[in-house]
Amino acid sequence: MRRDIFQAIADPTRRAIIVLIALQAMTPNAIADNFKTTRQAVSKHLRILTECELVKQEQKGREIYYSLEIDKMKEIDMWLEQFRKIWETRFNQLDNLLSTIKQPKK
Amino acid sequence: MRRDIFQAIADPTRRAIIVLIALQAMTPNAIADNFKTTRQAVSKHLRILTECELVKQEQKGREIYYSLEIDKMKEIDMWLEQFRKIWETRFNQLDNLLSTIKQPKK
DNA sequence: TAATTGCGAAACCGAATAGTTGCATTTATA
DNA sequence: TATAAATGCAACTATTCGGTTTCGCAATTA
Repeated sequence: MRRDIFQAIADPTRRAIIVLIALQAMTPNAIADNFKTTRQAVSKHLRILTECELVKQEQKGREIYYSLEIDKMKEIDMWLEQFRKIWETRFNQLDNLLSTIKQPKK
Repeated sequence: MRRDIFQAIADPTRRAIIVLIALQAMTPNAIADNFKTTRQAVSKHLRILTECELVKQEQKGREIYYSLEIDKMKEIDMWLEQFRKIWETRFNQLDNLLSTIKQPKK
């Protein structure tokens, strides 16, 4: 099954999970405590996140700690880059326009 | 129907449409020429993009020109901000570590 | 050793999704 | 005015999605 990072962050629960484990690794049970869904549903989300390499696991006894692969998040950032160029350009254009208005030609 | 920007960019065709109209407004027919789907399918995507205000339309006679609402893209950027902080911190930590290795304690 | 805990996988279900075909409507053109 | 072009909308369909329930397995604990 083809997993895509953009499809992965489309679901609000998955985005919340990502935020939750961004700073510290957590077990599925601990994660599920923060939502009103079952642990199994969270487990499914974790599988999807793992499949697109947004999340990594570390087994400790019978517990599995999930944490965010922060580098993978940069892929979204990279996609945004092309638009960032556009909105910065537009901002500069607006800035120039405002300057022109403030300093009318003599 | 509740439309979400993250769900909007989840579909690869919609992402391609967004890129396509980022720099210049285009009509549905012109957009559809770039894909192997029907014009109606593209029209559906445009409706979804319009519903979450990622795209605006401008009617010109019988043609409708669609263009990107670049400011809306910033919402994704804002969500990424929290992770950007993390990966920049980690980068600095790595940087410090490398400096420490290069300059061993006397 | 027996019971409990933490977990993933499978089967199932209703809703959403992305696509198609077939219209109707408005505008431009012959 | 008749025809063609540009578009949106509705109905239908196959697939995917997010969720639950049930189960099995391995690790911990009583």
